[in-house]
This record gives sequence, C-alpha cells and structure tokens, in this order.
Amino acid sequence: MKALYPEKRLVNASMGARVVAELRMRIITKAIKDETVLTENQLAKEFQVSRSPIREALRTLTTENLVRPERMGVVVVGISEKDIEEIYDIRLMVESFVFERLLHKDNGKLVGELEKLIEMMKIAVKYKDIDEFSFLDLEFHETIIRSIDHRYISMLWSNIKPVMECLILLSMRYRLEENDKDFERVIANHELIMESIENKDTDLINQAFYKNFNDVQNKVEKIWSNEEMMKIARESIEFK
Amino acid sequence: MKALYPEKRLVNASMGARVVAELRMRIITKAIKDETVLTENQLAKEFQVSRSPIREALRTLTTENLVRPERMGVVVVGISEKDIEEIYDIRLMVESFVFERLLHKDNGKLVGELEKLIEMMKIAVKYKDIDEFSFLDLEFHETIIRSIDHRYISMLWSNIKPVMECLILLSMRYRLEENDKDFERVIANHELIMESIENKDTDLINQAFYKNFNDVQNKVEKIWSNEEMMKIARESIEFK
DNA sequence: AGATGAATACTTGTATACAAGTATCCTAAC
DNA sequence: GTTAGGATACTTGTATACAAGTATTCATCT
Repeated sequence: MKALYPEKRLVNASMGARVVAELRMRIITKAIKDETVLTENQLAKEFQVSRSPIREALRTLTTENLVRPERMGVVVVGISEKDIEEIYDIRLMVESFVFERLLHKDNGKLVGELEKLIEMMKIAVKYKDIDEFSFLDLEFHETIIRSIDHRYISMLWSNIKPVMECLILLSMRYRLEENDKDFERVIANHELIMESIENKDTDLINQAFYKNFNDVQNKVEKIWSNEEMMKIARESIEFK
Repeated sequence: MKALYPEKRLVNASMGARVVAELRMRIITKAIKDETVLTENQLAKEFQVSRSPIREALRTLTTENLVRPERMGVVVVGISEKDIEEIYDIRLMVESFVFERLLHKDNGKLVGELEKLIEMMKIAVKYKDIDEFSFLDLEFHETIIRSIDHRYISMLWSNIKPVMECLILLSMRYRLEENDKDFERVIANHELIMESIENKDTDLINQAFYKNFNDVQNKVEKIWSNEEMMKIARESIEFK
C-alpha cells in the first residue's frame, strides 16, 4: 500500500516518526477501523522494525487521543464527526483568543509573512501540488497563532496540529477530485483573514472566521459521513 | 532527597511514570535550573534505572513543553511567571467554554458530584492533608470540564493538567506554612462555583471565576517571584 | 601559542533479550 | 457437555548491546 502521508515530509524522520505518521493517517481515514486492538509485536512485524519505534509511535498516538491504552495493546479510538466538530471548537476558541491579542499588537511583520504564504499557496495550486497547498494552509494559521508569543497557546496548537494536518490533507485531496475551483475560494478566505489582521477589523475577522470555518468544517464533515468520499480522499492521486 | 511528588499517588506507577513525576516537580520548583542540559545516560545513572524509563519520561516532558529536545540531551525550559499567567489564560478560556455549554445542559448529577468533592476537601483540611486537598481541588475542576462530554476539551485539559497539578501542590503546601485560613476562602470559592452551576447564574459564574483565578494566580505568581518562598514550597512538610 | 587531525568519549535510535503478568488453549476429570 | 487446572502463547516494562553520529580531548606540527 502506498504511504498515506507524504514521503517528502519524512526525509530526516526517525523510524518512530515515520510509523506514527503512517498509523495516524490510517486511523483517521479508518483504514484501521475504530475499536481495533493493536499490539506492539503485531505492528513491529507489520512495519518490519523492532518494538522500540513502535512504542514511541503508540505513546504519541495515545497523547493525541487517537488510541486508548489497555492492559494489553491499544484500542483505536479514531475520529468521528462529533470529534471533528470539537476540533473546530478548539480551533475557533484558540484563534479567537489569538485575534483578540492581535488587536493590541503591531502586525507589520506578521502580515508580510502571511502575504508570502498566500503567494506560495497560489503557486501550489497552479502546479496542482495539493499536499504542499495543505501544508501551507496549516503554516498560515500556525504563523498567526505563534505570532502572539504565547507559549501555552502554541503548545495547545501543537497538540491538535497532527490530526488537523491529516484532516486538511485528506479534505484537500478530496477537493481536487471533486471541484478544484474550491481552492480559489480557500485562498480568498485567507486573503480576507490577512486583511482583517492588517486592518485590525473585528467585524472582518469574524466574517473571515465564519467563511473559513463554515467552508472547511462542512467539507471535512461531508467526507467523514460518506464511506465512498472517505475512500476517494484516502486514495486520491498526489500530483508531483 | 525526599521525593517532591506524593508517593501515595504513584503506588502502581511504572518506573517511567515515577521518573517523570519526580523530574516534573524538580523542573517546576527549579531544583533543576532552567537551561540545564539533561541526557538519558546521566539521568539513568542518577535514578539507577536503564535508559528505557528515562526515554519515556523525557518524551512526556517534551510534550508538556517543560524540556526542549536538542541533538544531544534535552534543555530544561521550565516555568516562568509569564508561563503561569499563560496557563491561567488557557484555564480561563477552557472553563469559560465549559460554563457556556453548562448553561444548556442538565446539571443535577454534576452538582451532586461537586458537593461530594467539597465535603472531602473540608475533611482534608481538618486533617491537614494538604496534598490530598490539592488533588481534590484539581478533581473538582476536572469533573466540571469532563461533564460536557467534549473529548478535545478534555484532551486539552489533560495536556496542561500535570503542570497545573504541580503548581497547585506547591502553592497549597506554601499556604499551609504561611496562612492556613486561606483554605476556608478556597472552599468558599468552590461552593460559589458549584452554586453558580446549579443556578445557571452567568453573573455568579463570572464572579466565582474572578475570585478563584485572582486568588490562585496571585498566590502562585508570588511564590515564583521569590526564591525563599520557592524553597519553602519545595521543602514544606507533608502532614499524613 | 594556535591549528589540525586522530583518538576517545559521549550522545541517541534501534535491536534484542528477559521477567512478570495476562489471556487462550487443551486435556483430564466429572 | 461442562468445568477446572496446567501448559502455552501472548502482552508490556525494562535491561542491555550495538551502530551511527557528534562533541571533546590530546598530541603533534607550525
């Protein structure tokens, strides 16, 4: 089976990091079904490695609430539609907090950085590099979040980021298959967010939130409620 | 050196869990100073175990943002006053979200559970079991947070909880040394929170927040700005 | 005194072994 | 056919070994 997580993002990764990236994608796409019991020995055999990197990977997935450790083995918890709603609850909560802080802060540098990222997103669309587009999307939001220099908000973001990353990757892959004009609207939403930060416009920020979250969340939930769409998202071709 | 973390909370804990509890307390109390470099072999020798449980512990501390992994060893990041403020930012954000949800939810069971915990807190004060009081305080808040059945909010809480736990333990130990009438006020604050949940009283909730956070945060920050107070918090006698 | 290169000592990632505990299977007895 | 106990197979936590990479130390040369 072709790796679900983009290989070029794992160039210098340890074996443990590689295993966790692959397992995370399988769990989220339900290639591994919920309630499945996974053991260290079983996974070590499957990935042809020792238990050491598997242990690392399972510890990480436990922290991310994707698996639940039992006395023997871990149980796959996975992601439901409700969980996706909840992730967006957290995201909204975090980004609201961040934007509130940004209202009292000089934003020149941040806006420059965001402009750059938007330009790169446009180039990624032009060359149909959808995975790259997804990573840039996430980096856009991360750049905003980290700009307020709040260590615990950054940590909170880091905790939900791996699952966010997978959800975005999968939903963007799906978009390519279905309606690639979506990307223009996603980029427009990001430009709106950038402008609202630049102008410190509270109404515009709320509007940008509404558009971005409504768009992203609806699409992600649509995928998760439909087995066929899930399959397409899992197996869509990655343009290079 | 006497263990900083209460031994009775580690009865069935693995060696890795024991090591992480002890290291976390040392880092937070600055028994291990910020910027110190720790290596697996060094800690394995000190704790007289193999590198395996040390690896587990260092991975956990990395996730909790208390250490930063380097090419060789990890650098102690520790906790500053700013970080404590930020933890309370997160706490306020989380509990605000939770109380908003509780306004639209039946609370009978929750209130009963909170009443029980307050009774137990009173008993803990009576017998001067300050560590037990601290754990009950944390359980009180966790019970509220988990009552809305929001998996990602629970996860978020779990991520900041270990550090919260240490901060509360240390500040409560310090209170015992300085002014044990504080405990009556802490209990009164918790009763206020419970009543505000029971009556779904938004104004009362905000008032309870203001009192509780103002009280807890001021005390914690006072300790961290004073080396002598830090020493007292670290070394205070635990009544059994 | 300073620079350079080799030797040494350290690090971490991973493999493998072992002990202790738990779950499953099989056989014998009823 | 059912039950119980022993044997077997599995689990995880931890110890130890090894390889590869990095940092430090020391000796030699200029």
